[in-house]
Amino acid sequence: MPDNKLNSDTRERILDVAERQFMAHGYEATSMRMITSMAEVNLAAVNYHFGSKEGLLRDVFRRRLTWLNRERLAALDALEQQANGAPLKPSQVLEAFFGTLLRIGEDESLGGMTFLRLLGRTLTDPSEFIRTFFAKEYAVVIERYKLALFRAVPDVPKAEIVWRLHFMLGAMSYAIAGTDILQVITGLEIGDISGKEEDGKSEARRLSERLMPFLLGGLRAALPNPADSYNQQQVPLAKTARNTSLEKKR
Amino acid sequence: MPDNKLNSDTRERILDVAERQFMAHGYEATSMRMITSMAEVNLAAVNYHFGSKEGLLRDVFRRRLTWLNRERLAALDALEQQANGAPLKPSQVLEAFFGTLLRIGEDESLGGMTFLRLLGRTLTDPSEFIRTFFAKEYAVVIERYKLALFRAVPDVPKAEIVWRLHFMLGAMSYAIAGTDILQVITGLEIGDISGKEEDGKSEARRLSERLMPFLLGGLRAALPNPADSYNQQQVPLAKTARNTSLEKKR
DNA sequence: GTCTATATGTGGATAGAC
DNA sequence: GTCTATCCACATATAGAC
Repeated sequence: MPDNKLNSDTRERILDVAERQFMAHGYEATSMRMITSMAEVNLAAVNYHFGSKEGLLRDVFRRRLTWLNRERLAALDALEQQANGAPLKPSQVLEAFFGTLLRIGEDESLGGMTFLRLLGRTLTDPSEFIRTFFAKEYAVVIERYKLALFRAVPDVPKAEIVWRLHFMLGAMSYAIAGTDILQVITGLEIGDISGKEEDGKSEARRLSERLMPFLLGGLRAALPNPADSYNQQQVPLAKTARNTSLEKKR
Repeated sequence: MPDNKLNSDTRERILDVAERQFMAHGYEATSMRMITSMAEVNLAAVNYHFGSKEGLLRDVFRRRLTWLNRERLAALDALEQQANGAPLKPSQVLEAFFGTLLRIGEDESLGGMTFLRLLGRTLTDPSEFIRTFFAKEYAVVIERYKLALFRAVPDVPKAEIVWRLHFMLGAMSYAIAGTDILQVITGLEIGDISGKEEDGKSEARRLSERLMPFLLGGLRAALPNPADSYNQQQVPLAKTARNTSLEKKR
């Protein structure tokens, strides 16, 4: 008895609304009643279709990650086949990995920016369930890209590359998850970091144009000199810093 | 009638436990009963001391951010005074900003890695309350560092620097918040990414040694060439990617 | 400042008719 | 597959004695 994905209308509607609500308020702060009322389905429908709230979250992600995993592997396959045994360029590997992800942001049928933000935010969620879920979902793809990066950047030690892959994932996820948040923090408008499409470029594309050079620069950066670790000889710290304009009351 | 910070034992105990629990389970998933029972204080004590659960979270952060903001500004002050009007080096600015943050991770009395993880995770929290709180707390410091970076990296356009500051914050926060998570995702041990102090280096220091070169490389990276944005000519995508080893069932 | 007791709401989940 | 009605655990918050 194979899983007959019936794709009933209500099932998809629930997934769509859940995706948006989980993104907007987070998993814990989103109640099933919020979801079912906005999706205009009965409360019991969620448990019928997904078994539980966790099951719903799981399927919200699976719906998108299946495509993403397949596409990422295919992109790497295509590049390696075309390279004919030669190592890929670092930029190619990053394009395959991050460019594929960002294509989701340009295509509503793949989840759009809603899903990208949800993904970025959920990756740091501390819950055991979510953590192990992502570990399983990502394992195969990450492993292949790691190997590709080892070959693409042979002059950087492997351990260092793994760290940097880690950093790159962070910069990316955070940049996506935090657009609305960090635009406040950084204070600038950056030519409107949020939703609109101006000069014909989608938000995802504008982000990518900025992010890719940054990631490439970080990936290929000069190795750390173990002699000067941080916070030596550089900042003559007053042990008790004097007051600055900050120290506001309350 | 000035705010008499009485620093009663219970108040501090509540803050300590709350900090740890919010980090471990997230704000929404942490109940006040979890906190009060672990802190061995009465349930009503939280509302007495902090007014509400939101008030508790606010004070958990304020306790640490006051120090961090002051120290970050002082570090920049010291550097600029010593530079005597000349622009700082990019590495100096990053050291002052990120090095100061990472010093928290080495000092339990400043919150240690527990607070760093909490901070990294909370920065992407979608809740309105948290977002505006951080925006206010960070505004002054970010503004000053932005200006310092403009001067330190004059050949990169200001808008681009703001983006990259954004990316750097992300790489940093994520690297901290996700150690336990992303160590699974990246699959490698990286010489034990988690808690222990080996070869005499704290987790924060080991992280810093890897992160700083990455950030510097990204900050100073060559400008994007508008001609070749991502995903052009590079990957000959099969529209429907063929199956790979992934397509697992269920 | 600390406690007990409780008000009042909301959460996820399910039983069982249709 | 969909609905109503309901169970019941647990949430935050407060009133008021000590």
